[in-house]
Amino acid sequence: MAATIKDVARLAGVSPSTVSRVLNQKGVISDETKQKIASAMEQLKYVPNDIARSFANGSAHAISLVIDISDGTAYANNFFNNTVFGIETAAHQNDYNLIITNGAAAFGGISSVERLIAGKKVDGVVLPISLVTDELLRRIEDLSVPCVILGRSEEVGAEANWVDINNVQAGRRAVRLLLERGYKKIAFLSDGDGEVFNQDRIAGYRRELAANHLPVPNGGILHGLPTVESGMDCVRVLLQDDDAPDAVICSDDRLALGALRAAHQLGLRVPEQFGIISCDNTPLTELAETPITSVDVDTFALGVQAAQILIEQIEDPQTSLRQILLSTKLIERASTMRETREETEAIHI
Amino acid sequence: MAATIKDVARLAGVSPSTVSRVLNQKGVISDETKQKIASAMEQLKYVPNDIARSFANGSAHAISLVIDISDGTAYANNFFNNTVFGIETAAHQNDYNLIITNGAAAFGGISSVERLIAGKKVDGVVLPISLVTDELLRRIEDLSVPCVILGRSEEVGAEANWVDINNVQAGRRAVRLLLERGYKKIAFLSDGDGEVFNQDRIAGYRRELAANHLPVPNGGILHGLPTVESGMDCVRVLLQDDDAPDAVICSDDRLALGALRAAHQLGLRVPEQFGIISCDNTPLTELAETPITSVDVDTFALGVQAAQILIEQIEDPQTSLRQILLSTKLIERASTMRETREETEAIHI
DNA sequence: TTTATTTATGCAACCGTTTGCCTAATGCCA
DNA sequence: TGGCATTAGGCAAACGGTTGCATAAATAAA
Repeated sequence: MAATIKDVARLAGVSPSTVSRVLNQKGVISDETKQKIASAMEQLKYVPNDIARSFANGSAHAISLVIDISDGTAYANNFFNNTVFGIETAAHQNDYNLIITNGAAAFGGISSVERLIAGKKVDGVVLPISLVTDELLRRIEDLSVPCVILGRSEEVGAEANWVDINNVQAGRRAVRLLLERGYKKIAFLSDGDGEVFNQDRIAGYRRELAANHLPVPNGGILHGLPTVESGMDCVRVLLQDDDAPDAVICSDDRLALGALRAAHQLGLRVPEQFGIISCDNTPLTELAETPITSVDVDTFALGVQAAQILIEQIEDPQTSLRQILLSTKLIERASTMRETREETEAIHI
Repeated sequence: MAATIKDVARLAGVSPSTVSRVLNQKGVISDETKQKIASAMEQLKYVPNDIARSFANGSAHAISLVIDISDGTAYANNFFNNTVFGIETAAHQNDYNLIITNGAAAFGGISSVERLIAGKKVDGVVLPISLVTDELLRRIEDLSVPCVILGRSEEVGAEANWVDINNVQAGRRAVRLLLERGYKKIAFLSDGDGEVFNQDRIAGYRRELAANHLPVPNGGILHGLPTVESGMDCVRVLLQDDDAPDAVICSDDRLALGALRAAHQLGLRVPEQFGIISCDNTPLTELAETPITSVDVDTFALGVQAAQILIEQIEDPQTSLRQILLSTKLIERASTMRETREETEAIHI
């Protein structure tokens, strides 16, 4: 049997409360007593029973990350990994454990998340936006544990804690890089429609064009699917035009790969005649036939931030809601690395 | 404040023990009493305090997955995701929670895994082979909680529970497919050296060749790195030979991609003149210029198995150790899909 | 010296469930 | 109708900590 606080107390010749106090650094304890207790703990190889602790002070010192197994995005790329690692790292630093639970699963009448909270096993939850519903948010609120959302939606706005990627900025940066490289007419291929992250990127794209006094090309924003085929189709359509775009920003790596291949098929050289930027920076872009410039997101940091603001809220429920936008980084690769000479020439015409 | 079992008892006019008994389906309780208790629970929206429960019966009903943040493999591909999802799913089905913890992290003197176990927060652990040391295994043994390893090493052998991929079978199957497609001389590109999974694949490769009375080609087993460049280099070397291989099995998707590109550069048509099989089935193979045939592993099932045998051991510590090898599946794509006609021709010569 | 204050520690209740043991009520048989 | 099983449920201790309150010893102030 493992040693308990009482065993330690007995061996050290003090009371359990004293041991507890040195363990938690509460109250004033003489150095001598501390010494005796320390050596007793040492001798008995004492490790506190964290369950008993959680029970006594009513908090599990754990947070939960709810996962969406049905979410193909998380499933297929490594967004999930790094975010989990980030959350775990930050949680650990604050002495919290991380419990993973499936958002879809239910436990008799109530969802497993609610059970986890109501059962006092966790003090807070981080929730991917794909699982957020008003209903769920309200229930969590009722159980009065804090919550932070990964990503955001229009509805959530400033009514919740969230961390998200600054997609507007990403869109602007992509446009800016293409303009710097001398591309004149930039299209945008989106892998979806209504999602906030796509809307944001498109907004950034529009804004940066506007800031440079450039119009959004006619039919320059296409909505496709996250597949190579869709990327090829879109680019074929784009390039039918006489005055076709000479660069494209894709909101998905498969789209971008399709764009690259369609351009090659149509005999365009990338990057010389056609520039491509993608958004997810999976290995697909780095290892494409022509490596593709991509927006990179530090998903580890995303997780760290999420866990940190969650724990802040747990430790001080008065803390006001927080929303955090993470900057992105543009990793330039061959697909946009052309000499800007062409630009100069073009201007001369 | 949340309702406790005492509140329920009071409202139902029974004692807490009776409520506990219906909750745990122990002892004999009349239907009438059950009814009263059920409606009291309903009315009070009672949810058991799982921490108090764990405390009372000395088991957290949780397992831990130890992760290796430094492991580039897990970090970069989606092996990790699916395995976690599988573990979570199986754990949940058995009413266990899943706690993720970083294998490298430490908590004062002891590692976070040990703390989790000694602190009674988990009843068992699943451990990636990359983190396994004799030392760690011994310590876990001392704490007398069961453990299952993801993957295996020579040292571990039959001395522990593990689930692993049947890499020998994968190697054999890859060879068999290539032979069926009429390839005559098959090389093997490994992305490493000593790892058991590479050794196994190579063993399978050798065995299947032997079973077909074929020799391992001279210099037919190359050890490279998990990069596209290394794949290109290896294939260039291989193809210098007059009597060069006409197919290659790669133990990594980047190697395979490199192989594909080198073949193209050297003017070989894939699959007609050169066949390629890879082993990880990441999107890289599916979306390569020529989609690459790949060994697919059901990492979700791997997680499920791991969790299941772990929980078996937890619930019945007498259960003997178990080792499970999971079958792989060969997903055939363009890189090997050639008419076997060529084979016939070749035979006619 | 006496009294007030500070410092260091002990006592015991409490957190919410579980469970071994005991008892009251019911049913059965002789 | 008394005695013995059986059934249904209550009592109270236990799980391992934490913490408010009380107190003894040591020190400072009067």
